[in-house]
Amino acid sequence: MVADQLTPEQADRVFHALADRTRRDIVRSVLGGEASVSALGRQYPMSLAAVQKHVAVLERAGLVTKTRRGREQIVRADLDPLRRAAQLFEHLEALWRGRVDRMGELLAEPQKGPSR
Amino acid sequence: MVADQLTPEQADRVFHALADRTRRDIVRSVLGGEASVSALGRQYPMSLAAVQKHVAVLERAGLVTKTRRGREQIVRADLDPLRRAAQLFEHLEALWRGRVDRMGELLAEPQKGPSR
DNA sequence: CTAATCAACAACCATATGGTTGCAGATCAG
DNA sequence: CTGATCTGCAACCATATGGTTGTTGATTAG
Repeated sequence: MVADQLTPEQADRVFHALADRTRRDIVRSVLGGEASVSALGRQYPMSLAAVQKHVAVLERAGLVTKTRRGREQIVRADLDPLRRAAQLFEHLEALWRGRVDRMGELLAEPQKGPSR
Repeated sequence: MVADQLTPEQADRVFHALADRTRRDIVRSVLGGEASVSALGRQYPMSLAAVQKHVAVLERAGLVTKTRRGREQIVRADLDPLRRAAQLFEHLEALWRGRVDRMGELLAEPQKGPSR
């Protein structure tokens, strides 16, 4: 399909990256439209170097990519890791419902319609 | 509405709690069925005190609750924060699609004054 | 050419994190 | 009662994190 599951290491990085308010806000910003590092830097009450570090954390997590354009670095969001993280939540929900063990059966027995 | 949105502080705690492999595994364990702290402690190659700390982190994030039963503390999962976190991902998806429009105000985490 | 802008990098600092060990308090078994 | 078990708490340690300032290197403007 669109994306594989996150490896544990990727999950570590993605969740860590999202565990900071400034970084979540940066992700929202660039999801709404790309932005340069310096433009992001102007949005937050901290030094540019601090914002650079936040962007680097997001980059390591695969949540954003940087592209050079002249003397600017343009930051863009990548939805894939977010989607994979969301899948992890779905997996947990399935676990909670006790469905996980049957998921294999669902795939193995497509003719039978397990009710509910 | 089943659940309110996570506050920024709650989001910090939830994502931080999930940014550790052992803690994600503990959540999976207790989603599959409750467990005592000592039973969890036996599952991981670290001291019981370390596992206690992990459980405490999950508890602060609201992801699990502890109930006393005799001399044991039973750990159970709470799905609500997980669902709210999943909603945050849906919000990001919506943002990406440019659908947000005014919804943004409802969900925005005020970091600083309305820039621009 | 010169000056200003954008960005990376390094060094530094305070605090948080994830682990340890050891001790103390309940609770249960015999 | 005695002892083993389950848990919490405190002290301690190494490393990571999130911030700072300062310096350097490209790139663009005048």
